[in-house]
Amino acid sequence: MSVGMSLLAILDEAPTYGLRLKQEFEARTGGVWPLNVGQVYTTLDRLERDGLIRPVAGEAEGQKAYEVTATGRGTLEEWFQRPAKMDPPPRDELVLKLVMAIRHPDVDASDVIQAERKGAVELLRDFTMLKRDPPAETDLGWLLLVESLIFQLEARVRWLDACEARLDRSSAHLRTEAMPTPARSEETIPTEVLP
Amino acid sequence: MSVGMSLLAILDEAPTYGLRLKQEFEARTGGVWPLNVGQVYTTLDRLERDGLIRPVAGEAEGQKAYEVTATGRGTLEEWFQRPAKMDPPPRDELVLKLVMAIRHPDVDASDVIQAERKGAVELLRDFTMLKRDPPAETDLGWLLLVESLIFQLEARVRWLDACEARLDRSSAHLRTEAMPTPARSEETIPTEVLP
DNA sequence: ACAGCCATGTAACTTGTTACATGATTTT
DNA sequence: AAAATCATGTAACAAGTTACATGGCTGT
Repeated sequence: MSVGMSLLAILDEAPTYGLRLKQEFEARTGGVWPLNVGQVYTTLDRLERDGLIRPVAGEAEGQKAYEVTATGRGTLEEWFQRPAKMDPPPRDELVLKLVMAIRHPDVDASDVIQAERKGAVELLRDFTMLKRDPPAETDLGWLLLVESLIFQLEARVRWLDACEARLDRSSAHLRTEAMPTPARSEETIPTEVLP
Repeated sequence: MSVGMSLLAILDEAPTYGLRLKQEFEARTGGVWPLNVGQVYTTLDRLERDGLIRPVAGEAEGQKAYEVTATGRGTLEEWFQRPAKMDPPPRDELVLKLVMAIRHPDVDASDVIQAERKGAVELLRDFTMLKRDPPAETDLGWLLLVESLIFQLEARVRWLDACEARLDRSSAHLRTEAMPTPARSEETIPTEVLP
């Protein structure tokens, strides 16, 4: 319930109403994670239902502000203190795709790897450029967010390369002649992005 | 729709029925991603509703097998060919937590980072041990899956360290005296896990 | 008056997930 | 006969998401 907890965190700084929560959320994530307004209200309903927030009088008419209850503060504190444990770890679509691809007789797993790699490298380029050329207000939170995406994409690309290496090794005994060298050999992913 | 596509991929190799799909799925992911039986049936219903699969006669009584339709094969092919594009990128709970933490006046972002780092390093240790000491049948797909988790967790730890560095730099102008050295300084994350 | 924004909300849908119910067959 | 396993299914809920409806206020 990441969105709910985020809204709870914003409300814990100061009570506000729906639309401003959306704006605050998007400001902090630099517009990378747009939030539908409707979701704000449904999420607020759930938070109120669970006793984490309670409505207060808004500044102006037509504004329905909320404040965090004692229970809500406790839940929020726990969220900040306790690391997100994965048990089981969240299903990764890409990993599932690869696991299925290497078994499927009609699918060339190397093709899947190359397609995914191309997509990941493109995204990596986009976000690296975005970081190097930040739009308008540069924000620490925004920087951390973008760097997180870059780190994750780098890990993804390295994993795809490792997969290919394992596949080559797995099928090595099947070929008697040399295979064509992979098309992406000259392309290199920088290991470190941070200065 | 990762689960749905996975079941579709398994069915595309050979038609089967619900329970065996669950078993196949879990066999390929080595039990790391257990699949609730109920979800198999609801997912099969949705796949049938969308015209991607169609029921066929099962081998025995009480078994309701499915086969992939032409439409389903097309959808599956596209799934394998097209890289997962993120637009917008999926919301990461940890990143949201950090972004909220650095703004919140009552929360020490460093504490959050250290708690998350500890949890991530623990998981990293668990999965590294799991990889080094595989349970029963070692499988290429299982190996790739576990390595993916390791790569992602490594990226997470490195990102958390980068966050702390940025925080230290951000608040450097606020302190006049030296701060206590971080507790985790002797602990080192290996950059490369693969041989 | 009308266009546009501010602000709230609702209905519908998707995927994921759990808990439970049901019947058939097999084992003890 | 009771227990366990195989196999299918349903109900309900959580979280995310979109599209749409509504009403009030503001500026031209």
